[in-house]
Amino acid sequence: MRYWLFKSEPFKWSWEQQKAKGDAGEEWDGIRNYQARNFMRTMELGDRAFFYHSNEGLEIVGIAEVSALSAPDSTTDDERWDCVHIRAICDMPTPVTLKQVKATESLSDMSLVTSMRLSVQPVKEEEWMEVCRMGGLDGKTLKPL
DNA sequence: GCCAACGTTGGC
DNA sequence: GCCAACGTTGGC
Repeated sequence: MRYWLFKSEPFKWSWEQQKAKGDAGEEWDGIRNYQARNFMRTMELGDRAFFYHSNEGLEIVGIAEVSALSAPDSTTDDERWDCVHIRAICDMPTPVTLKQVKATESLSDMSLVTSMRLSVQPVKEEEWMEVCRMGGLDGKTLKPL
């Protein structure tokens, strides 16, 4: 299993809206960036992901998983763009802020910090565990600490 | 609302 | 294939 981070501006698509979709999940449409698309193409079912609120909030608010493999983006006829579907798994008991991530030495290589504008990004296992710990979750079981 | 960073487009 | 112009993202 691999780990990822999805960014969303909460006034466009929020964690609350994502959770409301439940197990059905939702297409992560609208990505028009090759790097982000390429990451989605490599995702597998059940890969886990942080859900991050950009612009407002600036914090990791929840955990999601890939619920459908990359397929053509239904919001465009342009064949270049694919995307996955994701579904919410659980809240981050205590959201982890960008500020906290930046202040944590072991997270200084996170794409969230180094590739600010990348909206779908890979997360290393160590980073996943650390962020979960900071948010009050066991990174493996996803049970509250 | 500003603006830095950076991805994309298009002329040459 | 270079690079200037332009558009967008996203932190502040």
